[in-house]
Amino acid sequence: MPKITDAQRQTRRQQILDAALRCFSRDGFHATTTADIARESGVSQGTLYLYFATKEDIVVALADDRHQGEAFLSAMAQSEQDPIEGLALLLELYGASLTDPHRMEARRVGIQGWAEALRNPTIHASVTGGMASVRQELVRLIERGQRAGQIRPEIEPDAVARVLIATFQGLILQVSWGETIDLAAVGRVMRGMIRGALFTEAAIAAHQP
Amino acid sequence: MPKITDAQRQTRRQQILDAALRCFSRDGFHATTTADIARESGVSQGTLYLYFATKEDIVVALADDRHQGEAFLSAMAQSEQDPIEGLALLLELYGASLTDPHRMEARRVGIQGWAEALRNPTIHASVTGGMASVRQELVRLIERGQRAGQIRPEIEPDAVARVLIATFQGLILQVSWGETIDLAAVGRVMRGMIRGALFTEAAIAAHQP
Amino acid sequence: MPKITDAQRQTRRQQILDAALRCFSRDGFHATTTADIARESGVSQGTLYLYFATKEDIVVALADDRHQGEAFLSAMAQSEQDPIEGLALLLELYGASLTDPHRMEARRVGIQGWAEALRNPTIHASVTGGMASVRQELVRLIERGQRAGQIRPEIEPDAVARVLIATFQGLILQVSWGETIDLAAVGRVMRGMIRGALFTEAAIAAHQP
Amino acid sequence: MPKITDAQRQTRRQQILDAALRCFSRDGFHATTTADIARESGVSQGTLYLYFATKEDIVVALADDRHQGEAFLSAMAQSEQDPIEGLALLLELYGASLTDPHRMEARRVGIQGWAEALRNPTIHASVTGGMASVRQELVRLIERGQRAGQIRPEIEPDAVARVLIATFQGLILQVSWGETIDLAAVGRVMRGMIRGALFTEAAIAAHQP
DNA sequence: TATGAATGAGACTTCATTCAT
DNA sequence: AATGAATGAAGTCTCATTCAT
Repeated sequence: MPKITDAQRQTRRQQILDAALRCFSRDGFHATTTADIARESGVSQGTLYLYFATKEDIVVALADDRHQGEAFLSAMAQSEQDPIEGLALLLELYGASLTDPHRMEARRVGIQGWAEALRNPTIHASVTGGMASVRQELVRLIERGQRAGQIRPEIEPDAVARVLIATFQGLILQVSWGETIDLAAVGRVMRGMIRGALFTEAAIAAHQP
Repeated sequence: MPKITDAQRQTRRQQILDAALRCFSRDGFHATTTADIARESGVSQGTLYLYFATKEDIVVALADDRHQGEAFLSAMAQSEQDPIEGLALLLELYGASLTDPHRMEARRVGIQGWAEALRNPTIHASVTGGMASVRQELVRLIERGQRAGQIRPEIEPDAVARVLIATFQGLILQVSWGETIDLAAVGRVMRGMIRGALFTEAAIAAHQP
Repeated sequence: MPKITDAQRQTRRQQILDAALRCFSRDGFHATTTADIARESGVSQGTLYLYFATKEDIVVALADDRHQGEAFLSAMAQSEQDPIEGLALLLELYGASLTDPHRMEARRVGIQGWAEALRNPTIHASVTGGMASVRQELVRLIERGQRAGQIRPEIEPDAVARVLIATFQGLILQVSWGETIDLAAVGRVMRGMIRGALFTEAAIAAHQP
Repeated sequence: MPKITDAQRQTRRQQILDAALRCFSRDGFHATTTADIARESGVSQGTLYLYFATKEDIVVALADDRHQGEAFLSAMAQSEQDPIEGLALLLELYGASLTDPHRMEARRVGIQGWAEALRNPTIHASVTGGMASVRQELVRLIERGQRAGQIRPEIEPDAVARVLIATFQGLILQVSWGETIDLAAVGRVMRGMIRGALFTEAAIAAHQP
């Protein structure tokens, strides 16, 4: 029975997605042909269509790749102890991921997904859905901070979350365009902003030393 | 061969660019055909090629449209008096432009330009060039604030400028995706961050009442 | 203004249809490629699509070609004088068209249309519509003959019309398959059947000499 | 390698042919894929090719299915007694088969075979061969009638046979297109034509009461 | 200058057939 | 014998660009 196992099937599928990611990162969604993806993944064009119904399905599958924010989500969820530590961790993780060469292709493809999301409902849902998860987690973190007296009570958690996410989105753009950025300095600025805008005097004093 | 005046030529050209902007905003660069642009602009397909050498030239011409940041640049340049007022003005102007319905198409096309800039050198130059102008103006503003003792001396102006720009870029994305954003709250958060991270005690005190 | 006139457009369209007819007759609808039609008609593949939206549209346009029964219809309609002459004329016209080499391609394509009509609603409508016109004309002819006392009153005009049409359809099949048919003898048989089954004694007597 | 018996092999083969008939009747030869046939017959695509070398072979095998005219042939051959009875039987059998719902699929596929016969030599041979058998049998019947003085001597048997077959072919078309036909009336017309054109006065008198 | 018909390269997708298991 | 995953050739259609008028 030459029926392949589910594992084999998943491997094959991932092999195609990996190849597509490389192609899309290099040439863009629209300039990448199905022939390109086939060649890059080492399968025939026909095989592509055993795993994905259309080229757009490949695009959507990549956009939908939830690995994007997963690391942050779990990291943030686990930083139960201290909201302030959580925010620091977030900055650290995101800052690192911003320059991780292994994620460069994902970043470039992600940016194209942002443009596609303006028109493609599936990609829109995926992009905004992913963003909503991260935002929700951030909001929880901030609210915990407020309950603990570490974050100022007048702060609006959702707006803060949106601003933080927006900043990271813009930084991903700038990094992906090859801008020379002093990310350490950017980190200092962001930490300064967070501390200055969000933290209570007590929290600052506590974390000062 | 009836020769037209330069003014007529410019009008025609702009008419095509306006039509292209509408098409690109609605359907995206790649799904928009030259036939679409011709139809939308009311000229023939052949005429398109009297004004632009290729379809890509139209894309580039739109991306290159310096109207983007012009308003800010001049506004900021003119706010010589008080850097703190200048930053406030910036937030106000940008905040307003974020939701200005007349600029919706420009925002949507701009986002696509961000994706194209990853690959197209001309568009890349245009996008990063425009960003550099704004950044430079911001840096000047901050440095003036530092010299005036309004902005903390340890602040790194370039990093701050990048962060502010990044935040606006991300907000443009979120707004364009149709997210429901409390922009007033976002404005409060951003003002809080700027005040908390940048301003000296003296400046805060001076602007308090 | 290089906009072509309607006449030029019709000529071009017909040129494509003629080429398609040759291709379809030779290779069948399904084995004929759009490249074949383009080559045969001397235009580019792209041009094909300026005149027809899809390949199927070409098939439908050919099937819909009302020239099929037109000659008969007008001939029969004009044979006002004598129904019996009208039937004789019908046999003659149809008999001649059965072997007309110029109509061979049309016959072969028509047969394919009969098969397509089983599934394609547009072609079905065209085929059965054309058949209905001829049947209606035949029915009128027979009814006139009945009123004139030339055709037996108990005859059912619609059934006769269907039988006559069916016979011609079958003969078109046999001729198109290259069967060696003594069409003169077939004509005699059909005339005999019509006379024997339809005509009154009086009519036979009147036409005998 | 488990060897199967010939009976099993034949069963399997027929199972595939039955499935193919359903598919072809529903979708046509060309729109039916080998995957469709495999699915419909419940075997794998690979297995198809253990029983038929190509898809066309399946088409040919169906066209070649001699069940088509078998019933008539044997019925006619057995009506040794009376040619006039034989013709009546023919009309009855064919008339019944025209509307037999169990044979609808066969009729629809048969019509497609008629179109294919224009091009495919094997199918052509099968179609014209089957027709020739029926024609031959009809000719024999008529000649017997002539020898018995029941059918007019001047009648040309081959032409009559062709006309009768042609009429049935045309009726199969009309029925398969879903035309609303008064088949009883059609039967009366055909019997009238046969009687009026073929039968001698004596035969008519003998069968009158 | 302006037009729009014409071009043809190339994209996506299907499907008959093969072959390792 | 049977399976079904893999293949790749080929088909339909699109669209940026050209050019005769």
